[in-house]
Amino acid sequence: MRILVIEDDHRIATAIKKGLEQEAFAVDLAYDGETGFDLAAAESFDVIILDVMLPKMNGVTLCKKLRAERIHTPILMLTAKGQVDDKVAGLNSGADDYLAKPFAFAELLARIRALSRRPKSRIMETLTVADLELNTINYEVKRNGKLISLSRKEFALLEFLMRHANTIVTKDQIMNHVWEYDADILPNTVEVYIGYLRNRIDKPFTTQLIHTVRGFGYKIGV
Amino acid sequence: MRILVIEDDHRIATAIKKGLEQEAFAVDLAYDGETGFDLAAAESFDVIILDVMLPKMNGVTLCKKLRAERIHTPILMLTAKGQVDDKVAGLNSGADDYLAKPFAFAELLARIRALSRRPKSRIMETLTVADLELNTINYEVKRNGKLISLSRKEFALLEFLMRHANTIVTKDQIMNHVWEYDADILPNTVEVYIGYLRNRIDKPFTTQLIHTVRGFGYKIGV
DNA sequence: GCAGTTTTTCAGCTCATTTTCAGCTTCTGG
DNA sequence: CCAGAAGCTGAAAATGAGCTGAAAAACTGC
Repeated sequence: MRILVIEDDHRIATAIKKGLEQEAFAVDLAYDGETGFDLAAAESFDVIILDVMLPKMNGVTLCKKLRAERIHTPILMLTAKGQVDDKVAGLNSGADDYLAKPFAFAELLARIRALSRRPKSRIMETLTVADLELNTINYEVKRNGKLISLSRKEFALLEFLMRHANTIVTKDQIMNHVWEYDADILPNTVEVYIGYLRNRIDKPFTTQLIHTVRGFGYKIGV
Repeated sequence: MRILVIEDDHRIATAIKKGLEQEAFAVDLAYDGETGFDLAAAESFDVIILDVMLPKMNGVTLCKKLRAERIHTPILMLTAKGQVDDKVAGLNSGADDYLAKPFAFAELLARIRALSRRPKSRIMETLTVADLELNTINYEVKRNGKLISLSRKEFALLEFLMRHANTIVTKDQIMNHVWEYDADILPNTVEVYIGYLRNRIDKPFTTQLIHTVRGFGYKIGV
């Protein structure tokens, strides 16, 4: 059972490593994002523990890059306390779970066990909401078995909504997470894209899945 | 299928490992001659990829020592470009094949395939998609029984696409796997090559097999 | 060193996607 | 039931992804 810890605070990294080794895990360390990425891409680990704040490449980017390379090792992301956005960004970027600092070691252990139990961690490969499914590997979207072709942004938006199924996401969250970091977008753009998605995945069917929650945001679900 | 890579340049070693693992090989790494020798002697690998220039013990010596120990694992030796002497020394020392750096990943794969073919070949030797077949041994491509001649890169690209038939591969993936690891290529080069392939394997026939998935990548399939 | 081939770049083009805009509809609170 | 906010939508404008013919560069074999 091999675990990669990517964390720039040596004190924390060492503590995690020691603790895990006492539990008979084999632990490798990386102190910055680039090294971490290289290791994660090269070696086969069973779980990756990833700090969000990292020199050279931050955790979210790293995570996205790994998933883009089709590397699906389960990732447990560490975030600074209370930064809810980090959680959302983390999960959105393809992490499987997250843990806020400071955490109890027992908690960390529990999460790792939970993650490593998943078989080949095909987790997050296809998202499903009712009869709508989205495959993040093949970039395929189907509703009721019918293939629906989406543009890149449409796909990204739908993926974001589906990763937060049955939860309201605000327009701001969407703008921050579906669009690039430095994109300068009007809120109306999101509205337009919601419209596009509706045309494709709701209009042709009887049940509507995309709901507007006036004043708050959008939600996907039955 | 286990492969041992003995190479001191971490960048190259990592790239090889990553690539091979995507092809479902189990890969171990050693960064110097002594470690490499110990691993090769202790474990049973199906193929060893061995750099000539290595710290602690060079590839030729390592190779000789292994053969002296009656270990006959097929060895593919990597040499710096143009060093003909290396080639001679390598083959002389008991290596089974050699490959000059920098190499395209597809080429490496082909050599490995050739080396491991002997006892029980487990890599598919000919790939098939609809009426299109590609033979990785004699480098023949046929569509509907008609022989089609391709250049080296065209072949490598087609092979990559066919290994991922019915799956979208991104332009980045193509650039990383079909071109040499230090190649500095524009994305447009890929587009041009897709065009070449289309001219040869799609244009003359009725069904198109190579599909562009705008915004995502390319896919081969019916 | 030369001729042919392959690989890579370049520039222009097309068309899909992305973004903005303006006018419209719907909802909410007073 | 009205005014203003929030959201929707059709269409125009801006952008960008991908294709292609052709030239330049790099290789190959003689």
